[in-house]
Amino acid sequence: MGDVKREVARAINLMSDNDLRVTPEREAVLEVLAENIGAHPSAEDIYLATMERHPGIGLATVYRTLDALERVGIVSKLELGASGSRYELNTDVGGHFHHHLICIGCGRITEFNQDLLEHLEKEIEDSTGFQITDHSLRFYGYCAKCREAAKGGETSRS
Amino acid sequence: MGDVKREVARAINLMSDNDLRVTPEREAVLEVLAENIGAHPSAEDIYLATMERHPGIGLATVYRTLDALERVGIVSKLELGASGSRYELNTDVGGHFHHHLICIGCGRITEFNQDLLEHLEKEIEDSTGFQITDHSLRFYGYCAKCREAAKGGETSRS
DNA sequence: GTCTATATGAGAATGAATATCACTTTCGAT
DNA sequence: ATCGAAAGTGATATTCATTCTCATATAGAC
Repeated sequence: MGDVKREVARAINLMSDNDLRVTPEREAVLEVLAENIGAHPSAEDIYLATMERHPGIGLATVYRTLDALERVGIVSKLELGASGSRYELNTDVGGHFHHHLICIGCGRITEFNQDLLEHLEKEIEDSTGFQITDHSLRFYGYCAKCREAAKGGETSRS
Repeated sequence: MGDVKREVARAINLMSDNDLRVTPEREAVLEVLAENIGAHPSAEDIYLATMERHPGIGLATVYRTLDALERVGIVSKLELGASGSRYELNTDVGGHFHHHLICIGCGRITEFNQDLLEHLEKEIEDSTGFQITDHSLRFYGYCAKCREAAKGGETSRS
């Protein structure tokens, strides 16, 4: 789902605009990212998927590509302590104001759209002098599936 | 600032309550944590400071202690992708509803108290079926000091 | 096509965090 | 107070994600 070609073309334009060279390796990575929107793949996941499309690509190149794409805003990196980071293509639609719901049962990551933080950021800047350039809001807990799977246990909790 | 002895005593009680053994090593780590509230030290920082109080302690013990203390809620671990995690004693006062302002200039971490998320959590649980057990809200940007130091550059940004 | 800065692949290196294992200590039961 | 099983410790090896190194290859401006 989603227009893979369109997203890749858009990303390639952004690369040129930012003086990043467009190489076959980077295109392959972009295609993988565009085909996996919402999946939040790890660098390893992306590496393995890119291998099928561009055999011989090195893991280091995947990391370098993701890093370069992140620096110019084409991808977002979601840093999860241990267990490595996850990456996602910043789609045209969708905007940047989504936060993550991270299931501590199965590890699945889903998204939640919300703009509420704008107001809070202004309040923080005024009261602390801290100039905010980015934020990260995550919720940890159990997704519907994992709750289902755990049925039979205690349902209420004080 | 802050009552180190009181915080350590409180933490030790919590340890007993949670079947964690109270060892000299753990007490030393707790003292270091209580003396560094607000400093957000890394495991290495804590290790070095604890060494002065309890020479011979191993780095692994510091990690194990921090991990054990986190599991029972005595300390909070702030995971920062690379550059390792930071730790903080959960003080009696202060509560758990503070978020972090992380300066990408100097790395300093400060706090911001806010309760706004309660309402949002309920909304998410109702609309997605995701049962939230914890959350993490961080703001990245430049602290007042770093902004000061950078004076003279561009002030506005589209 | 030429040229030069940039990208790539392979594998070594890094660094935070964890595992291993023999030894020691805590703390409840006696 | 002492005993003993369970838990904790120190030293160090190990893991694993990520980055670095360096020789080679290629993109893209001219």
